[in-house]
Amino acid sequence: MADTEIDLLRSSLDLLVLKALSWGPMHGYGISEWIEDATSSLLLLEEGTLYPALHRLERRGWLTSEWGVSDNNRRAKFYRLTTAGRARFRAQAPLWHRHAEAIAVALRRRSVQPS
Amino acid sequence: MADTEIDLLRSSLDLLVLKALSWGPMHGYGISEWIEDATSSLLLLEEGTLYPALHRLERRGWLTSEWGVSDNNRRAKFYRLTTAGRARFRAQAPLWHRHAEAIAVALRRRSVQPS
DNA sequence: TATCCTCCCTTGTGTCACAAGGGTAAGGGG
DNA sequence: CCCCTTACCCTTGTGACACAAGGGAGGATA
Repeated sequence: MADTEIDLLRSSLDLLVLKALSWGPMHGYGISEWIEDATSSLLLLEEGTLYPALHRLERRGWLTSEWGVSDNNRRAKFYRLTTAGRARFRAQAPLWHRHAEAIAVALRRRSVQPS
Repeated sequence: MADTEIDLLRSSLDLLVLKALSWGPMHGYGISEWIEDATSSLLLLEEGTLYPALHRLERRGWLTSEWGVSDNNRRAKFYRLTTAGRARFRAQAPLWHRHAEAIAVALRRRSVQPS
């Protein structure tokens, strides 16, 4: 928990990236725009966070990358989900939801005793 | 995101500790039991995580501590919310919920385009 | 007496978000 | 034609932190 911000990025970044790529290849810049847009600008993704994350995911075998040309006619590296990456997302997303829900419930408890 | 686990602890630990103390003073061991119980054992709190966190929160002025004797007649350090700690929780909890909800929505999107 | 449980803590170690830096090249306005 | 903005890529500190693995003391139970 940073001083004024909620550090939910850390637990969710990899999942959000995998999700962004679930509709097809995208370049880094596009991914960061998608995340910002899809979370109503609540999660702002620094470039120094995004690119290391992409490389990490690639290293783990969940992504592959390929140079290409963007819609704006610019050189861009397109990331694509691997089969393992797709499986990873399918496995982790429900876990994320379960955990988040459990915490949400705990944070709203009315009494110390089990509900 | 650890290899097989969801790292939601990082974003939520401080908030959960503040919540645990919202009903009155508690010692560290009791807090860890409460968190484990309140999250259906989804969040397991290592001692090497808990105690540094308590000291951190105390350093930031959200907690105070005092040695006492536990229900089991053992020496224990009781932590108590300060006014600042209570305010902190009131301010941060809604933020946590908003962020978590935004991410949950993003992870469930049916299409790339804004919903 | 031995063992378990309750309670407290510290010191590596590795991971990671972020700030701050740097670079290339396209397109458009003057 | 030059400049500025925008769109893209990246790296290197640095600090924060979760965790594993260690250690210790004292009560309770058998």
